[in-house]
Amino acid sequence: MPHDQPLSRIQTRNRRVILDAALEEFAAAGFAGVTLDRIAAAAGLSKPNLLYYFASKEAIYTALLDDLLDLWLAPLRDLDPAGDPQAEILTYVRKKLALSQSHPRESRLFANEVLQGAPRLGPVIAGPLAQLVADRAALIRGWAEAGRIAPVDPHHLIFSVWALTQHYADFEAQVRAVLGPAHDPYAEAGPFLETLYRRLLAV
Amino acid sequence: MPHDQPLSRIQTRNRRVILDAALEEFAAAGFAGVTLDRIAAAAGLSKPNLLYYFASKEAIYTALLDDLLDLWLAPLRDLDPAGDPQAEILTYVRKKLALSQSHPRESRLFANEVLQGAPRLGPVIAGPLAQLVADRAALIRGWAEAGRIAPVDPHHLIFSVWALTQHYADFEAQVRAVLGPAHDPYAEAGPFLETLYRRLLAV
DNA sequence: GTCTATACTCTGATAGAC
DNA sequence: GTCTATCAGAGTATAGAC
Repeated sequence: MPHDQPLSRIQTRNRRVILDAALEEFAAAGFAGVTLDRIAAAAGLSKPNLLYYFASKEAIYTALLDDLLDLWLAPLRDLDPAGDPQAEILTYVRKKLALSQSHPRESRLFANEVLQGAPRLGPVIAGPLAQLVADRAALIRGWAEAGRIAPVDPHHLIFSVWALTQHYADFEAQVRAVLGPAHDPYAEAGPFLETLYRRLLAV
Repeated sequence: MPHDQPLSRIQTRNRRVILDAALEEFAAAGFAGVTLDRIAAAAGLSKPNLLYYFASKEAIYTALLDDLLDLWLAPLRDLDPAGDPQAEILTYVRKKLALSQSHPRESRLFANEVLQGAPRLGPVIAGPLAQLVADRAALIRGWAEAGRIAPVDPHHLIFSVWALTQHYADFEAQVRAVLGPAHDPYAEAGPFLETLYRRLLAV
């Protein structure tokens, strides 16, 4: 796409189709494990046509990452300083788990990127993401110091929410294989995590 | 290596050097992201020589995976039915976290594999691994029913240990970027996880 | 056991017709 | 905007000398 004009309807639609197909592929195989042929086939376009919409494979990948962060951090951003601390954190956990269930491909894309040292997302993580976490950690620390939740390391509390919720998307293959087909991972994870954080934070 | 003879000293050594170099590369870039050239360079061998020791890139990768599982599951296997339930689980968490710290490459290799749907490890996960988890879950359930730990879903308790400990290896790039250079992730994670599981399991 | 040279395939990207 | 044809480079693996 050589020009910077506003996108036509067909352009918007094709870009969306390409990104959706690419998300599927990149999440399943990582950046290097995906070929333009596969993305093109999944999107129902020819390879040169794909490259008419995005300059390169890299450009498709970074477009996906760019779209990801806002969605990914929204639940943490939503923590309300004026709300009830325990309820706020439980709501955060619930939203984050729901995000794993509704957007597992995004979760795996993100996991792939960080696992490989965040070569493309590094600056964003060290910048805006770290900034948001610092801000929210301060909020949580305040709640703990006021005795409204049990004392807890706020940074590692946030890490625990990421780890526990994203695990169900990122390690889905393992979770399902271990639990067997009779279990519904997310239906069980909800109550488990609710119990865990209630007991962790109870004053 | 065409023959099935016992390995000479030099063969044993070169196989080890190759596997060590390959672990580094595969953990960092995933199966598809690694070239034989990179592994050969890291191992200090020529590419054809590499292929003298392993039939293919695939063979190197699966050799690594084969070596992985015993190490990975040892702490869970160590759970002692005769021990104190809370102490046993806390010891498990401690060992698993220590494993993340001492073997982050193995953790990331495993994460990469499962993230991509466990194409090669699938049968092992659905078989021996699931069997071990079922066994240990029964043990933990017994402890809970006897009132020796608080009521908790044993499968998801085990998942939580995996998620919380492996997170520090798999998402190390993010953890370090968020905490900044002044923090020591593992030194902080130990007490945090200890507190978390004490509160979760206290009767 | 180890190397140089090379065969062959796949893949990202471009040219140019329509 | 989309396609066919194609190039250049990278990558796995093998042949064969030493």
